Amino acid sequence: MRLIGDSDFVRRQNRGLVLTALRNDGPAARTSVAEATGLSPASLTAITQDMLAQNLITEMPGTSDVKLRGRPPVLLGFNRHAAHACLVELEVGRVRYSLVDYGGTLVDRVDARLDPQLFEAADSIAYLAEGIEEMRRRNPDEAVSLRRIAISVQGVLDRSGTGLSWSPVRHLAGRDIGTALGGQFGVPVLLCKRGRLLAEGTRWRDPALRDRSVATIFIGSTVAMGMTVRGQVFGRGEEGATEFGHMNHAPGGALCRCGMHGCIEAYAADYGVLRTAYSVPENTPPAPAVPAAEYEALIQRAGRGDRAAIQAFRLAGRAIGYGLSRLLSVFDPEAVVIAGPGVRAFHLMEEEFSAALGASLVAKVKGGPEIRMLADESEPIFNGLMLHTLADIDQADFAPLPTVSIARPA
Amino acid sequence: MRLIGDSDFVRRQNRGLVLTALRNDGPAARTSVAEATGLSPASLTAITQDMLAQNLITEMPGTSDVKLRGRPPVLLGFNRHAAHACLVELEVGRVRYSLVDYGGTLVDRVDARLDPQLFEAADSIAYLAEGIEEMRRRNPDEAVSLRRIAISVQGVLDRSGTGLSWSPVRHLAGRDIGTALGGQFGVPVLLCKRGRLLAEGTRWRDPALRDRSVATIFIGSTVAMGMTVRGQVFGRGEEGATEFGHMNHAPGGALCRCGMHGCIEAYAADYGVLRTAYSVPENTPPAPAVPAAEYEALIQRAGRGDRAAIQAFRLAGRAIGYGLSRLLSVFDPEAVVIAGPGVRAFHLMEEEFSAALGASLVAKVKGGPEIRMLADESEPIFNGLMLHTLADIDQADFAPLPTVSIARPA
DNA sequence: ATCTTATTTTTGATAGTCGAAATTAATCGA
DNA sequence: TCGATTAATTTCGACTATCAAAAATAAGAT
Repeated sequence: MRLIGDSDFVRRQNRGLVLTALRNDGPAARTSVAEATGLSPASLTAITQDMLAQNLITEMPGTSDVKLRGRPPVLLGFNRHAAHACLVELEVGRVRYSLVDYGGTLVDRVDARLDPQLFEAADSIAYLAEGIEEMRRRNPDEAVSLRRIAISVQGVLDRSGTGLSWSPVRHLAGRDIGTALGGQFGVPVLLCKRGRLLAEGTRWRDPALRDRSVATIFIGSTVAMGMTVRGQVFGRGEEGATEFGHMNHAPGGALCRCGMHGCIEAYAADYGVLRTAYSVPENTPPAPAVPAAEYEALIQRAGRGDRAAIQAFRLAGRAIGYGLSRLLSVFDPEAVVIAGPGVRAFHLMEEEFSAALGASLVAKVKGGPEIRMLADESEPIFNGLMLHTLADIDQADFAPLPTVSIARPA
Repeated sequence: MRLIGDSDFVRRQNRGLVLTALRNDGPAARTSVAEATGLSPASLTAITQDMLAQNLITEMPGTSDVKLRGRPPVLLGFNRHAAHACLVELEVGRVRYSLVDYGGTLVDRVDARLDPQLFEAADSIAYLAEGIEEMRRRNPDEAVSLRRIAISVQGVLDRSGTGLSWSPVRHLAGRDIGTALGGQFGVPVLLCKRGRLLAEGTRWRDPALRDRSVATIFIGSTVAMGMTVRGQVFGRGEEGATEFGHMNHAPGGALCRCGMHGCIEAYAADYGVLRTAYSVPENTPPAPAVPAAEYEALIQRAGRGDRAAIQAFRLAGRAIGYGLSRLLSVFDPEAVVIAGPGVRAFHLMEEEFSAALGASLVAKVKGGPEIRMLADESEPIFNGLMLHTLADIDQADFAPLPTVSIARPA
């Protein structure tokens, strides 16, 4: 629904624009922000005056490296103490808690293994709450300005977006995680799909892809995808299923971790490739987790010419290629980014992948999207989660602040 | 890219809101529009004053049917003479030109058959230009306020959106239709995909679906789809391929009209069903057009228990079901509307359709979207085209008008 | 004729933007 | 060292939207 244009709206819009510019381009002078946003210098004075008074941003005098003639620019940066967010990355076998400040600096981090059977006995919400509480205990100063809890999850979100309908993490689905944790800690809780965060992270990492339409495909222990439509992450609402990995590839095909048959994942995730390579019957229930070394070893074997290994990766490439071809018939991005451990095996999949793409009318007629590899898989999910959460604080909490209100400094 | 908030922007936004409200709810009093938009009565006075001065809208005194106490409302409606649009529906074998006024009233219409071989010899752009010119000649008064030419097309739009990369209408692709006609007639030309118009028309027809996320699937001489995301038609930009009918269903499968193998259309469009029913080899090039009666006769045959006919519709249901299941793994609408001649055959497809949907993780876990039939196929494409075009004039031409400028009356 | 009621307009305050002019804070050059 | 130059920022006044509240309007009801 479109909003009414009034002074409130104008302020929100323009403050949001300024915060976004600072978020994207790091500390910057008023002039640069004016140029980036299109606002007049006069407006920038007014807007930043408010934000300074509210302690959202700080002037960083003497930090500019340019030494030209004229009055030196005064760089503006986020006030790191203005807010904090607790980020939780929840995966099969692993959970990581990070505390970041409003400037995007990592304050504290705890890594933990996650026993796959744990939630059969233990209460998943209580377990997560304890982890978050631990972060608060360890950082009492920062805890007072906690504004968000954001959790990266795998699986299918429910319609309300506060719980999971299904997840590869066993016994996690079915609980209203968001509402429970939100009530307990008194801050909004964001559940974010890993695939979508990947899209956000990629967009952040590569400025050339900002403002474009991009699909990012993750190949690894799962197959996931996220899309951006002209720079906006697609599927914030309930319409964004983006269960690309569980798109059907072959009716009645190989058994997937999700219990269905023939999903792309069942052929192209690590467990699927290994199952094919070792000639395990394709209806054998998948292993809960595959050690990274084992997947790596299979790539090596294929590199040495092992027929079964090569064939397994070809099948994976075919599954992903047909999946992408089907995606393209509905959504036609300018570029496709491939990320995750699978990138190192992509040369083994490429031939079948391209052949499958070529069987698609859209790819044939339009020439197909540009395919890029994102070898550096370092932390796109963490970065995406952080960026998403901080941007949410920017727009939802700080952009609407009327002039009078003052954010508490730490 | 987000726009700057300034008085210009506010005016555009609120004028757009008012025009949209009038477009959706027909002639309405200032009070009702104020309520519908959320604007204050004072603002409505100001905004409508400008619009009246610009001759965009007119007061329709004495038209209100309510006879309550108090000052009677003055209904506001569009000034029909403020603008006109020439709408062209181009299909295999048929072309129709309609002239509509700003109020959405049909002024004139010409129907013509289209020889499938015509564009092998004749120039397609010149042919269309002649049809449009004819409409102008027949309606000289209206022609002076022509503001748009909008063409409903089938096929794949090129990246610029002004031409087709591929079309089932032979020899239509490859020309820059939009730019050529736009230059010739001096007005913007909109190329609109039929599938997408269907989405727009459906949304307009059923107010309950407005503001929701809906996929509309057309089954008939083609298989097409359009989506709305929270009331917004998806894929205005170059990212919207929506070639649902040419999504691959079975690798290396039946030959499609587009030249590829295994498209959904090749199983579920009228020609595909007929081919299966008559046991024609699935690699036989499809007939250019199927008479409506022939498709209807096949439905009758299946109704009488003819095995081959029943099996053909089952295959079609399976193709559409798997296609939708694949779509759902990327985009999860609240409702799916099925439209077109195929609705009458849907009961024959339903079993396989549902079975295929059930094989999808998202549908299984979330319960699947609500499926509706739109039996009344009367004119959703014409309505969608008209609505889309008039809304475009509203927002692009008339919402931005500054107070001073005056629209010419006819 | 007067009262009541619903719609619409008028009035005055407010909160944003912007352009142009003024101010500020640095380097450059003599 | 001091004025000239330059670029960043602030100040000022005009403008254009909104909104709330009060006033005006146009009917039916009594």
